[in-house]
Amino acid sequence: MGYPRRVVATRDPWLSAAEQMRARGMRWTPQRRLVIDVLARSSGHVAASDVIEQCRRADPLTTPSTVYRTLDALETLGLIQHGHAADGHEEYHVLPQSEHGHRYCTNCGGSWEIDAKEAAELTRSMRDRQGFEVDLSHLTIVGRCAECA
Amino acid sequence: MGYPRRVVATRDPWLSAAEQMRARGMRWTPQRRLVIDVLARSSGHVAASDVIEQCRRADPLTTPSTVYRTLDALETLGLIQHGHAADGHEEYHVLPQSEHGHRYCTNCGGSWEIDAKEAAELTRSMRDRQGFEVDLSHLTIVGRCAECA
DNA sequence: ATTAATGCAAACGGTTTGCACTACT
DNA sequence: AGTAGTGCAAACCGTTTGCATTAAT
Repeated sequence: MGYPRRVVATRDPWLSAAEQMRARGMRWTPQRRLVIDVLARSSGHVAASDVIEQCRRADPLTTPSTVYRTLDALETLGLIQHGHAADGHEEYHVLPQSEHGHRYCTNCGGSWEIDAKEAAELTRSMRDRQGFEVDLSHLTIVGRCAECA
Repeated sequence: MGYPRRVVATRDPWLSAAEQMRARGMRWTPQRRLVIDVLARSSGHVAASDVIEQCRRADPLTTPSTVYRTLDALETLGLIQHGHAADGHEEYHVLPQSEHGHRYCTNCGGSWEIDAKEAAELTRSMRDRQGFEVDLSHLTIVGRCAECA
C-alpha cells in the first residue's frame, strides 16, 4: 500500500562479508560467494555435509576442502560458529548475533533455536544452585517436540 | 549380531553382567570382564578412547574392535548408553539407572551429572512453553563451573 | 608481481567390518 | 562340537593437510 515500508537499517552481514574479508587481506572468490549464498539461505544451522551438497548443486565442481576452509574463514570472521550435532558431526551455526542454543526432536528431526529469554530459567537456576555459568551457544536439548510427543 | 533388546538393569548390574550375558547365549570372556572392570571403576561417563586406553593398561594386547563390540553388547543389555561428547566423539554413560544429563566445564574439563530433580525447572518450562518433552539422558550443558567462573 | 585460495590426492583419526581363528559353552 | 567372540587388517567416513597451480589483489 503506497510507499515501501520503512525498514530499520538491518545491516546484512552477508553483504559485508566481502568487505570484511578484503579488509583482512582475504580474497573474495566465487567459491566463497557460493558458500555464503548457501549459508544465507540456510535455516540458521547446517551440517558441513549440507553445505557441501548444496554448493555442489549450484556448482558440481565444488571441493569439500574448499568448503571446509571457507567455513573456517567465516568462523574467524565471526559470521558462523561451529559445534557438533547430536550424531557427532560438524554443524555450523549461522550468524550467532544473539547467542542461542538448539532444541532437536529425535522423532521428526526438527530443530529450533533456544534464545536467552527462553533459557533464562535454566541459566538462572544453574547459576543460583551450582554457580555454573551456562554457555548458551553450546546448549543442546534433545527430546520430542509437541507434535511428535 | 542381533541380540534381543532391552532389559531392566538390576541392583548390582556388574555382578550380574556375566549371568545376563549367559542368559542370552552371549559368552563371558576375559576381554569383556576387563571392559566391565574399567566401566565399573569409571566416574559414570567415559569416552571410548578412555576405555580402550585403560584396558590396554591392564592388558596391552587389547584390541579396539573388541572393546567397541563389547560396549555395543553392554548397550543392548541396557548397562550403558552411548552418546556424543562436546567434541563429537563417542561417549558412554554408565548405568543410566536413573536417567540424567551432564554438565561440562569448558575451562577445567570437569563434568557432573544432572538428575531429574535438578533439571525439573528446565523440563517443566520446555513442556509448558513448547510442548517439548526433554530427553534427560541426552541433555548436555556446557559452560564454566563455579570454581572457574 | 604477490601471495591467498583452490583443487587434487593423500593422510588422518575414530569407528566399523570381513574373515579366519580361538575358546567359551 | 557348535558357535559367539576375538584379533587382525582393511574399509570406512568426515575432516584435514601438503603441495603445485590458479587467480584475486
